[in-house]
Order: sequence, then C-alpha cells, then structure tokens
Amino acid sequence: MDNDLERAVFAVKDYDLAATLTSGQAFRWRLAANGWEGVIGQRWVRLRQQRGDAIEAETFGEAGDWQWLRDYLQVRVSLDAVLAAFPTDEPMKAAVASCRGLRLLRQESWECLASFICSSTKQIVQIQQIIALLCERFGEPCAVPPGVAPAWSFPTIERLSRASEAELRQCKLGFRAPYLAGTARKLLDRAVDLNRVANFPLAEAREELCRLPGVGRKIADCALLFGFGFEKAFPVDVWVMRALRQLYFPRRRPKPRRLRHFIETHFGPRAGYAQQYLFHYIRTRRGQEGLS
DNA sequence: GGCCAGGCGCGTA
DNA sequence: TACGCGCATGGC
Repeated sequence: MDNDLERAVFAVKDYDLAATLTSGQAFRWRLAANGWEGVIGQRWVRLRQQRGDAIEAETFGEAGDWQWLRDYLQVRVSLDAVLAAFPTDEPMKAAVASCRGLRLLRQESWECLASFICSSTKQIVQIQQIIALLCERFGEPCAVPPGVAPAWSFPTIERLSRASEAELRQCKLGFRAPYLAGTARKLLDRAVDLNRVANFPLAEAREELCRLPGVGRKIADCALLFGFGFEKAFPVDVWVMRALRQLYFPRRRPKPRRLRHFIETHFGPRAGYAQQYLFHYIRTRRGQEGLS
C-alpha cells in the first residue's frame, strides 16, 4: 500500500467548518495542531479551512477521486438555497445570523445511528468519549502519518453484534449497552435493513428505525437527517424543545400534538437544516438575554 | 451535592 | 394521547 499524504482543496461558499464539525451531529472530530482530525469510513482525514472560501483536506493513502469527502461535507449544497427555504420569522433570522455557514454533514448511516443510540441523556463531550472508546476497542486501526495520534474506523455491525453487554459497559455506555448490542444484532439478522430504509418515505423510514431497541423518534430523526439525507426530519431534543418554547410559544404551554403539527408545517422542506440552526442558536446564547 | 445532559421503554390515567 | 419514572455516568 502506498502510504503518502494526499491533499485536495475544495472551493466552498458560506461554509463554517469549525461550527459544523462541533455542532453535535458528528462526534469524531478533534482540533489538533494542524487542523481538524477525524475518520471517514476507513480513512484518517485532516481538514483545514483556508480563509472563508476553501477547505483543504489531507488523507494518508489512496484518496481516489475524493467524492467520498465531497459527499460527507456536502460541499455542493448551496447555503443560499437552504436559507431561502426557511420561514422568514424573527427567530429563524436570529438563528441564522448567529452562525451563518453552519452545515449538515452526510454521514454513514450505521455509524450515525449507532452514535445517536449512545447519545441519550449525555452531553456532547461524553458522547465523543463513548464513541472514541468503542472505536478504539472494536474498530480497525487506520493508517496515519508519522507523528499523528492513532485512529480507528467505526466498529462494524458484525463486530458490535458480537460484543457482550459487559464489554460495551466498559465503554461507559451504561443503560444504553443492551440497546446498542440489540440494534446491531437486529441489523445483522436483517430484521431491519438500513439499505431499504433509505428508499422509504420519511414517515415509514422513521417507523422502521423505531423498531430497533433504543431508537425512538428523536434518535430515528437524527439518523434520518444526518445519515440518510432526509432533510425534513426534525429531531427534537431538550435544546430544540427549549428553543421552540422560548422563541415560538413564550408563556404558553403547547400540547405535544400542537407542537408536532407546528413543526411539520412551519419549517418547510428543509426543516432539518432549520432545526440545526435553532439547536446551535439556543445552545450558544445560553446566559445571554437573561434566559436560563 | 444537586442538577442536567442531542431519550427510551414501560406502566398508568 | 399524555404524563411519570428508572435507567448509568460525568460535567459543571
């Protein structure tokens, strides 16, 4: 194998790489001395934003035509087109103004689903720790340049289905351990087939994912949005719920039914992007404007 | 030391 | 359909 550092540069517009990689959709990116280091598929990758209008990428070994990275970063998506699909209300304007350039990534579906099974009632830092442990223990080592921290691929369905609950608990999964193991086994048995889910309409895709242990509506929506490309999926976690209540229903108590209807009708065909802006906005304005 | 974290599953009203 | 609770673990 020809182990060389290969490099490419992608022209981008309205792309905030740092905000995107740290926005709670992917959990394997670390800021090192020479840029953001992570793993995509079996490849170690380093990314750097050059000024505002380019992303420089390096990998170690065969990079091929780099389409795998264009897909992951979604560099061809026009942010203008995304923002044009948003509602024009004040909360959305404020959310976009707070972080223009925030993007959605397109991750591998199994890794994305498994990552979010690990995420319930955990802070982002802890999710990163759990996933790092899983990769180190059950993944395969990646080729990395000399002097760079070791890196591992995300564990396969097959490998995690063979992991015992005790082994998973050692990765700090806690009560999520049987969920992750159970989901891996069900996928291995083809009781649920992720390749088929990709071609379903949103509601059916969600229903199918919810048949997996540890996967409810929120985690299903995260996987559908970040791992399958369903742009209308709108994951509601505690932060997004907080944003919706404070920004759209102040001093009211919308019932769950009403809230779901609002979400499905208000945010348009790219609601998932809108959700990501609201998530980032409410999390970063904590402590400001007297809001708790 | 108490509260909270990119929730889910299950029991109950 | 809508709550309430337990479930591990760690950051603040």
